[in-house]
Amino acid sequence: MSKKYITTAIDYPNAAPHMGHVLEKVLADVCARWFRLSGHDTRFQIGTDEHGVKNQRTAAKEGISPKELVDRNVPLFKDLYDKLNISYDYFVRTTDQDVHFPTVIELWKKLKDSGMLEKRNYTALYCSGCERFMTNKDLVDGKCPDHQKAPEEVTEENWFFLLSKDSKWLKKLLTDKNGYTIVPKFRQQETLSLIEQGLEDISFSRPKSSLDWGVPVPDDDNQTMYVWCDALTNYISPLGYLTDKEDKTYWDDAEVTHVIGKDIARFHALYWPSMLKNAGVKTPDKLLVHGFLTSEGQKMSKSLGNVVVPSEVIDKYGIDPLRFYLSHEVPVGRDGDFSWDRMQKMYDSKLRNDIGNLLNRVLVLVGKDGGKINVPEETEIIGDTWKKYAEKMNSFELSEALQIVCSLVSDCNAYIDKKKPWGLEIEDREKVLGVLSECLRHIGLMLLPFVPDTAEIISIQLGVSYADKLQNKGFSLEGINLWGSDKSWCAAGKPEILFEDLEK
RNA sequence: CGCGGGGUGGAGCAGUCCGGUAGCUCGCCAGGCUCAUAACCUGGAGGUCACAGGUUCAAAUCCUGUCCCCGCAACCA
Repeated sequence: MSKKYITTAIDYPNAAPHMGHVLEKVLADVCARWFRLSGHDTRFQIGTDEHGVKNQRTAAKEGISPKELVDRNVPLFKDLYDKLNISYDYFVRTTDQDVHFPTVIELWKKLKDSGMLEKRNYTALYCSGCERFMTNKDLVDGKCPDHQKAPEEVTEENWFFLLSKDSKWLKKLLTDKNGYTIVPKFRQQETLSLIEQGLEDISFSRPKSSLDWGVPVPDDDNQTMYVWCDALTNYISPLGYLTDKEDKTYWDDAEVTHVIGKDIARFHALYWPSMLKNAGVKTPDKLLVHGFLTSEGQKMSKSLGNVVVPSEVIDKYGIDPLRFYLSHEVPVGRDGDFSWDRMQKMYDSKLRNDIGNLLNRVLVLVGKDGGKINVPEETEIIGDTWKKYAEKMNSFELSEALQIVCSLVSDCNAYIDKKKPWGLEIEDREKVLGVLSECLRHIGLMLLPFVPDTAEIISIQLGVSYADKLQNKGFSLEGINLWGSDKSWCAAGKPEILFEDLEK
């Protein structure tokens, strides 16, 4: 049994979570659940990135302290993910001074000892109206578009991380077979082209006067760590890295996968491994980069007013239909779209008419004969489907994997029509229904990573022996995903509607 | 010449790496079935795969060029 460690990006809690946050968590959760089902000892971590000027400013605007702001907002994220059945093992908060800070501070010291940190003057354009640094791109005719005045040149001292020194090493890491694999592949090429263009050193700290809400730089009272050293380190701080609590189980001994959005790909692909290497820590193995969600075909933005709030979708359709939508309609790595119309169509056709109806028609027929289940052994038809499904799951092609399950459902529906069990003699009918019930048992297992509650309900209605253990973290496919492998299964449960008609 | 993604039947997408009868979902049309949540099944119409050249026995797929859309470019999932 090999070990896996999977993480998501930590969310910035200065506003309520939206669909984009949910997409990432669902994606990572499907992977984590698949890892566990495949028998891997898995750790799954999510969390929040709570420092930074933006929170400092949002808090000031509301007249509360940054700590009060994050303490108020973090539960919005945590509660949502609990509701969504995200099976994380640990929720890290970067403001946790016991769990997070020690590793961050030690990592900084290691980087400094390695000669990768250097104090420099940093000059940039600063708009006092916006209270932030501007880039040339932000300016219109050399002026801040919001305040109609030219920003002033401000120089401040920053610690810099000498990333450029690692260009060669990074290129090797990203191209080595056993290095750091980026999925999808075009993101790897993009990253390599970034290296080709020349990497710049990165500002790793800010003077306390401009950023106070963060981890203090060790041995430099006037500086606060900027986001990178603080936030990225969340992946190893709860493991006690670089402290006396260090536990290597889920890092050195595990395959590490980071699930993140395309906006922060470069930080995870370049900064993070370089930081780890220079601190003498193992680098991660896989970087799974997802795209962004549009809303009704347009970029989601507050000004357009088309931001989709997860709770609205959950209230109307429920948890699993949302998880199903994000897994089925958004190919991993690419941008996707959320549309209410597509949500409704998917709910009706896939969940209600195909899966729900199939379960119902089979169970009603079984019930009419007394509810006995008898799986004919000679009909092995599931092995090939499992093989294809597992291949897709293992290569993170999740929507394709789900489509394989949907095809199996379609095949079952076609099979009923072809065999017409209702017109057969009892013995033949039992055989046909045995095949269908067994297929449904496997469909339940294959759906488990995507829609865990639905998978459990299907299994309960079918009456399989392990139905109540399905969502336990130690539950694995071992010994139950072969044809007829649930030997003690002999009776079906009661059929109930899986997905209601919402129009009624 | 900043970087990247995309342009495939009415809609949304897969296929492009490793050329070989253009596939899926939804919608539409016609049949079938009646176990089931008026659900399910079968068949059909509809595409010169953005455009122009080139390579090849053969190109959506490789090469060259052009046009259009969309992201990103130090803290925005």
